[in-house]
Amino acid sequence: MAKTRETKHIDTSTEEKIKEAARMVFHKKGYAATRTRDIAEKAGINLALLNYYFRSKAKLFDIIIMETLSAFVQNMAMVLNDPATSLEKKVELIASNYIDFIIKEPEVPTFIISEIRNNPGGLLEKLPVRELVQNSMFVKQHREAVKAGEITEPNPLQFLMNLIGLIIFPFVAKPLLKAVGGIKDTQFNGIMQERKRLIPLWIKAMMKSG
Amino acid sequence: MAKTRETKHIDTSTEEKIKEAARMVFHKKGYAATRTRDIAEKAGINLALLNYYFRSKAKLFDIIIMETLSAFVQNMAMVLNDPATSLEKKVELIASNYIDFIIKEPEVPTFIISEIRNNPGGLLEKLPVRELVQNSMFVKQHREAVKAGEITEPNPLQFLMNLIGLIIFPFVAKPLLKAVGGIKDTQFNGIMQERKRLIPLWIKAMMKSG
DNA sequence: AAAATAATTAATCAAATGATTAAAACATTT
DNA sequence: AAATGTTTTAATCATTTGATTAATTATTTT
Repeated sequence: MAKTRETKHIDTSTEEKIKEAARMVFHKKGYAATRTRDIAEKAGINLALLNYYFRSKAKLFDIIIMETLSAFVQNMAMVLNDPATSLEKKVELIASNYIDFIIKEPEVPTFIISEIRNNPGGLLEKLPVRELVQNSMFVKQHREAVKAGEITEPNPLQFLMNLIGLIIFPFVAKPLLKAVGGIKDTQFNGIMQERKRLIPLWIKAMMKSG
Repeated sequence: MAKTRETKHIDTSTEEKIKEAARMVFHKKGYAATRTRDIAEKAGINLALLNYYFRSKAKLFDIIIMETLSAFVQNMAMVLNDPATSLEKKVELIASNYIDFIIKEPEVPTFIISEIRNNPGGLLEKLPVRELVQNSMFVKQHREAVKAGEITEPNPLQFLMNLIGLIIFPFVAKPLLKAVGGIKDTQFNGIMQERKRLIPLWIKAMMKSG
C-alpha cells in the first residue's frame, strides 16, 4: 500500500473512499443508472483506480449490495433471535431500531427492493434468510401465542409481512406520500417517529382480530 | 396508414404493438436497464420504427409511465370519492380491487416506486394527487369518524399509509417473502387472496387502538 | 541512494446503445 | 397504372460507457 494509514479508525484509504462513493451512488440510482465515472468523481479519484481496486463495476456492486443486505438482515436477525425478550418487546424493538436505521439511510429499502427484482434468486441464495427466520425464537414465540389464543392468524409470514410493511412501506412510498400529504422531509420524519410508538399498538390490535 | 386495421377492438397497429412491448420491458427492468433494442425485438419490429413512432426512448417511456400511474391512481380515486359507500366499505373495496389489479400486473408497484425515485418532483406534479386525496369523500368520512371517536389516530395520512402499505408491500417485497417463507408464486397469490378478507379486519382493529 | 514494488494518471480502446438516413416495400389517390 | 404518400428496413453514425494500457509518481525494501 502506498500511503500508510495514519488513522486506523477513519479509514481514509483509496479503496475505502471508492467504496463509500459507490455505496452512495448505487443506493441513490441503482446499478443500471450508475456510471462508474460518477463514482470516480464522487470519490475524487481517477476512473482507472476503480478497476485497479475492484476489477469491474459488477464486482464493486456485488460487494456493496452484499454489505447493505447483510447489515439490513443482521439487525433484524439479532432481535428476532433474542431469547430474553417477549414477542411484544420484539415488535417494539424492531419498529424502533428499523425506523432509526432507515431514517439515517432512507434510500436503502428502495435500493434493496429494486435490485432484488433484477436478480431474484442469486442475491438471496447467499444469505440464509429462510433458516434464519424459520428457526428463530420469534417463530417459536409466535407459535406459542397462537396456541394460547393470543394471536388469531396462524401464519407467521402474515405477521412479519405486516410488521415489516408498516415500518418500511412509508419510506419506499415517501415521494408519493409527501406529494399526497403536501409535507416536507422534517414532517415526514416526525410522522415516522410517531409510528415507533403506534406500530406496536397497531400490531397488537391486529393480531387479536382477524 | 399502411395496414388497414380490420379489427377496431384489438388494436394490432404497429404503434400499439410497440407500446405494449415497451410497457412490459419497462415494467420489468426499469428505464435505465431497458434497451430500445429489447423493446423492438419483443414487438417484432425494426428498431428504427420505435423512433419513427415515438421519437425517442425517453418520450416513449414518458407515455408508458404516465399511463401506468394514471391507471394506478384512478382506481384508488374512484373508490375514495364514492359518496355512496361507508368508510368501512371503502377499505374493503380498495383492498379487494387493488389486490386483484396487482396480481394481474405484479411488477407495477415496484416499477412505480423505483421510477419515482429517479424523478421525484416531475412525475407527481402532473397528477393532481394532493387535491384528489385531500378533497375526497374518504378524508371527510375519516374526519367524521375521528370526531365520533370511532378512530383514535387523527391523521388520515397514517390511515392511508397503513391501508396501502398492507396491500402493496407484500408485492414489493415478494422475492424476499418467497425466500423467507420458502413458497412459490401460487402460494404467494393464495396468501394475498386471504389478505383481501384480513386487511379490512386488521384496519378496523388498528384504528380503534393507537 | 538505488532498486523494486505499489499507486495513480492521461490517453485510448472496444462494445453497447440511442438515434438517423437513405432506400425499399407497401398502400392510397388520381 | 402513374404519382403520391406512408410505413418499414438495413446500414450507419455519434455518443456513452466500462475497461485497459503505458507511462508517471509515490512508497517501500535492500
